[in-house]
Amino acid sequence: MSKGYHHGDLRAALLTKAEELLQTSGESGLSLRELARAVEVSHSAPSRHFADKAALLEALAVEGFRRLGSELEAAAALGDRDFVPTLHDVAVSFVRFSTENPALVELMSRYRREDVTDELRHARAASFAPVATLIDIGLSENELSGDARTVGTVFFATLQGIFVMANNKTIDPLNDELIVRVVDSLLNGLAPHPSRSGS
Amino acid sequence: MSKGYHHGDLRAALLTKAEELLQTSGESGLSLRELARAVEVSHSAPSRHFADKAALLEALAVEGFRRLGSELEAAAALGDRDFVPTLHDVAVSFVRFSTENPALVELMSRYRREDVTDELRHARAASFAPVATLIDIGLSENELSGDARTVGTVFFATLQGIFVMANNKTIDPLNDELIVRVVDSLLNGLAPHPSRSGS
DNA sequence: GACCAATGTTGTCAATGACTACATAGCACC
DNA sequence: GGTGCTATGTAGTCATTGACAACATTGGTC
Repeated sequence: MSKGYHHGDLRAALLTKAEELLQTSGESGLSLRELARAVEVSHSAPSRHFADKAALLEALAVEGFRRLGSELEAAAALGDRDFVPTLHDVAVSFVRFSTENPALVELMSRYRREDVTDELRHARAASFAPVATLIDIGLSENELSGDARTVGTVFFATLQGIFVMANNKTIDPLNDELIVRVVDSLLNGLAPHPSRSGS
Repeated sequence: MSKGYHHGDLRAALLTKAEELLQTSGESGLSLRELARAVEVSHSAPSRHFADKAALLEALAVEGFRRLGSELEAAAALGDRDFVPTLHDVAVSFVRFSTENPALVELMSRYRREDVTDELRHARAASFAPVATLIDIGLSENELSGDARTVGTVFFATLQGIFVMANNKTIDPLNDELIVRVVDSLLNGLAPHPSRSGS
């Protein structure tokens, strides 16, 4: 099952190793041939499972969205918590996933909507669905105001930006406390509040 | 000055053409040899001006930060405008620059602080300085609240994220009105205001 | 006017992604 | 239980690429 002429589950092995190489060497340092060597198959074995390098990268991205999705789903589950702490958790989960898998997230966030497989499109939508649901809940419970689209855009954009800035070390160090603070800033606004905590 | 054995200003010509190729073909599609062909010099002429491909890309990034910086500087100049419209302008300028030069901005935002030339580090800091100044003004004039670092982080992170989402078409279409709305959301907060425009 | 450093060229090498032809083996079906 | 089919893996080849080395040209300096 693992050492004969047929590998057994080469596709999975390739994906695993590819992600490892992606983390360590970056996308430019990930070559199909090196990957094949690392898994100890011939240099053209990967082509049986991925039409070309782009297909391998896309499969990695899909896998990434699946994992991100399950983390976000866990974080967004309200349980008996209040809304705001849940939102904190979602933000922390997202940023943590991003900083733990920087090269992968960079890859994931680069696909343009138009030139993308249905599979990737679907995986991406699914991964964000739990948060969209949470935002809807926040709106209906009057914890958020505005329209869902704007709120979602601002929230995701900020988290995405936090990741980019953490990734290139514009933000350093990045810790959960900072993320919580950022989320609170988003909720309360950057302008002074006449009625709440003023300047 | 342009057609002899010596080109005259090959370095600039390479940078210009490289940026063009970067926009059209993406970073993966930008090869030194193709670049050399496009500028009609020998395949190794670029090496006289850029030690390797990474150096060329970094020079492109520096150039990008310079251009971005001058646009931000123009946008952040208060003139006789109020603070908030100026902030709108800055946001619009940043996002516009990003969406007009997507591949370049992607490149620019990827450099990690640690493995970067002094030149790039400096160009990056300089490009954001005008906005940092504007934020300081906003704080001192009581248009913003909190500490400069948090405000700056939230502001830039959100804009950076807007770019990423616009770039991969998660936000589509992107127009100035949307950006203004996002900035206002940042200022006023996503949570309902007891005293101001409630739910 | 001779030298020299800057700039450009030609030639070569190993690595890579893609492709083709071939090998092996697991499995369906009789 | 054997036969053939197809999925999976291999070996070989090709054009392209980035890097490097050796050589060529030129403009400026004294």
